[in-house]
Amino acid sequence: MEWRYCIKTNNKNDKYQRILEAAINIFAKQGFYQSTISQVATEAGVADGTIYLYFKSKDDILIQFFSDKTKQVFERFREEVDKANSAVDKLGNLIRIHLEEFQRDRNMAMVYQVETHQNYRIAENQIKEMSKMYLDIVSEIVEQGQAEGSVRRDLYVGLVKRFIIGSVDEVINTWLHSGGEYDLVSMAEPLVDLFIRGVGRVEERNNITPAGESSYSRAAEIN
Amino acid sequence: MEWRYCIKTNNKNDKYQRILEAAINIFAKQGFYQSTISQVATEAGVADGTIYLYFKSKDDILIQFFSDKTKQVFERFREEVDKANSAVDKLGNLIRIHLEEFQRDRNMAMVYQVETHQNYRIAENQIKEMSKMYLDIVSEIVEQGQAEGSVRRDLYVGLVKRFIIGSVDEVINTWLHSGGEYDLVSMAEPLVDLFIRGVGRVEERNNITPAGESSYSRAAEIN
Amino acid sequence: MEWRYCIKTNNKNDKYQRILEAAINIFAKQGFYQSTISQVATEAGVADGTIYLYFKSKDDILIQFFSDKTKQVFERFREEVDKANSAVDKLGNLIRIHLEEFQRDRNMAMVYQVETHQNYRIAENQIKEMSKMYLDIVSEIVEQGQAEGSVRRDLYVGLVKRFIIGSVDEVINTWLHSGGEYDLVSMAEPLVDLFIRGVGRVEERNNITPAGESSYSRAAEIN
Amino acid sequence: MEWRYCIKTNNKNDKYQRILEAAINIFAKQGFYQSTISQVATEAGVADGTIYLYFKSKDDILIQFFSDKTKQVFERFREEVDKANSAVDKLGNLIRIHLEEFQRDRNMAMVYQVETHQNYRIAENQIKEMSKMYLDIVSEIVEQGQAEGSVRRDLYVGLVKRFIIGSVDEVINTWLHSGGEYDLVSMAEPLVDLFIRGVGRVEERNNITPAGESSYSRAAEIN
DNA sequence: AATGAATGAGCGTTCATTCAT
DNA sequence: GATGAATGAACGCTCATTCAT
Repeated sequence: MEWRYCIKTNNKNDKYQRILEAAINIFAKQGFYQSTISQVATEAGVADGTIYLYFKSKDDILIQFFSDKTKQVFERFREEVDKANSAVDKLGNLIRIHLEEFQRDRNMAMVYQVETHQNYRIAENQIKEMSKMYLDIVSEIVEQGQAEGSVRRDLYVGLVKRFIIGSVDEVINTWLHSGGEYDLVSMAEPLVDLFIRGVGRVEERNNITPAGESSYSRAAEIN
Repeated sequence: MEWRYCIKTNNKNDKYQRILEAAINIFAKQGFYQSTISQVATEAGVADGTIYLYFKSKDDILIQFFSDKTKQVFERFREEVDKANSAVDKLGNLIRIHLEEFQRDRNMAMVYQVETHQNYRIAENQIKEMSKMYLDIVSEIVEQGQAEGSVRRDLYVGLVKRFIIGSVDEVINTWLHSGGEYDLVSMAEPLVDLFIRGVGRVEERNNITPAGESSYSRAAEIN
Repeated sequence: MEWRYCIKTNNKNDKYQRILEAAINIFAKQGFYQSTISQVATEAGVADGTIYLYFKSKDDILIQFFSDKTKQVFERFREEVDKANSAVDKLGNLIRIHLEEFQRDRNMAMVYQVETHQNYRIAENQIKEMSKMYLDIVSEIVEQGQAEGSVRRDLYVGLVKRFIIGSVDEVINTWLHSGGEYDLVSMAEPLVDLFIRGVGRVEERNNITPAGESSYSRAAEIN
Repeated sequence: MEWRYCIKTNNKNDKYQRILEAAINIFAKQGFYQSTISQVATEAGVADGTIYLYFKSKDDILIQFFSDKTKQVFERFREEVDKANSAVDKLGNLIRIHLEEFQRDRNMAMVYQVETHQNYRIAENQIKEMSKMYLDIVSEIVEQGQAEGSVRRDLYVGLVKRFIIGSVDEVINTWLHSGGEYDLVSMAEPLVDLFIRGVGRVEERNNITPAGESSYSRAAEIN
């Protein structure tokens, strides 16, 4: 009995996951409004009506995607950041795991990027919540860095958060629109270097080995 | 005669502009796919069929928006950049005019932000062309800066472009989603400062007056 | 099990047939371009959308009509012709069955007559195929008659085919436009007589009982 | 004054004729319902609105076509028939002039053929009137032939009319659908022969030179 | 008389959602 | 629970006709 229940639960969960993944797959390729429930059902190998046993509506699929799937990813960000000690290492871990996870699941990345940039967002609440999680992590890192002395104090933290998130987003976006074939993670190191040091030249510093230099060749596809 | 011709031309042009603006207004509020031709027609004060005298299709409205309206804006970017001499000033001018123009026409900004982040872009060609214009301007500035000695040489320029554009995009996005009521242009100066100096603390530099400090109060709405 | 399957198949087939018949009914009354999908749906007792579960488009209804319904009819022509031995009897059978079938399904007759006489024919391929079937039957009959000695040898067969088909067509057309209330089949015998003997008087033959004389009263409505 | 009036009248008439011809040209190519007033206006070299100064509606163009243009043609039929004396010669003249006129104006022929075969005919009254004219001519010829002794008496005249008209129609139809490039008029002689003698073989007659034999090679395109 | 911009009713088609089986 | 046929509201687009100029 226990076992059967378990199987059934897994089966049920399986079908939920299968539909969700199928949906994200389709949404990533065609966009939410260009995708039909029929296409999602076919991709998931279920009947059209079955989808409504697991999701309230087409919109609900997107909402579940944000509250379920991407939430897991963002929780991993927190874990990864906590593994490091210094603010700079924490920032490095955040950027790296972000690029890693989005590279690992390109469909998720695509849907995430597109949906977060809509004006009317179906999953507004979920997106806001996740956005806050991410912004809070960056805030903490910046503030820790300022306390440690590794980060400038004359910063407007609200802007720094957009400065960092926006850059990472755009790097992912470029990767997505390029076809997603080059190595996204190799961008992490030089990106962190840009965040910390900026593009400006400092006389006293120009003898330092360029950070992330080694990555340039690997990432040469971007231009 | 000349006058009548002028009036007629203006009338014709007027209606084209009126429809385009009405459409962008509606698209900005509801998104392209949620907007109907009927809504646009009502907003423009014309009949549904009239729209098809000026635009080939619903998609064409978006394409014309990108070829017409945003092209003008991007040409202003080039002009403004050319007014400055040093790379740093040019970057400052670019960011400032970008934020200025997008703040001035919030509907344009919204549609631009949303449409450029779709996976299937209706105005793909126009967007690619404009994107290239912008990326080229940034490339030139970075290269000039390197020649002048004001910009680091150990940079992967392809990444620097995303680093800059992404940050600006995200600052605009945040402003759009906040309701667009605070002063976006005040972000220009501190943003350029971040690009140039990064967030990292440099011992030798920590006695400098914080760049953009004065903007913080004005922009306090972001967090 | 077998029974359920049968019922289900019939139900599905039923709806397809119902829509097809409703469509032909409407098309016959109003013409293809004057008829709307809504009218067809109402006539068939289904929703507008249901039609698109069985037909790809409005045009496809006409195409299916020609591939399905009229094909069956034309196959009956072949069967009926094969039942006779002499060329003259075969021609008689062809004309008789043609008039019989078209009289039996006046809507089919109407749509067939109208659509085959368009300049741009939606079901061009199907019509050409069927036209060829009919022409081939007539050709065979004429050639058999020539071999038997019952048909003149100094004939241009290409023209004879039009001569026969055109007459039959026109007789059907007249019947259709008259309201289709008199007996069409009674035209078969006198028509065959005209094909064989023509209208010209032959001295040696004028003592023969007039063929088809008996039909005149029955068909007196035509003039 | 007189002269100017005349010019003006001609101009007016010119424009009416130009529009009518343009319309028939377009209708012949695309069919009535597939043609737009705009296309007709462009073809005629006038503005869309101008058409409504000369015709009450789109339907009215078709009605004028039948009452104006084709009426002239059918009056020529009468004239040509009157030139002959014997019934057989009259029939020959009728068929010949019919094929000649329709070959001379292929657009007229196409529109005539298509519109007369519709179920709901826009120009119903005009078509009926013309049809009656034609049928009456054939009736007269047949009756004259019977009086002369050249035509069988045991004929149902109502049917004979369809027999003749239908054949001619179908020969024209075949020519139209073949692209109208072979010589249609060459069909007149063999067609009359078929009407008079039929396809049946008469022992006593088989030494006569085949009528219309000479035309066969010229008309070899039909099959 | 001539224009052609403007109109808006009307159509074919799609697709999220429901529900009988 | 699972199905997929059926629904019908909604949309983009067309085009005959009008009318101010």
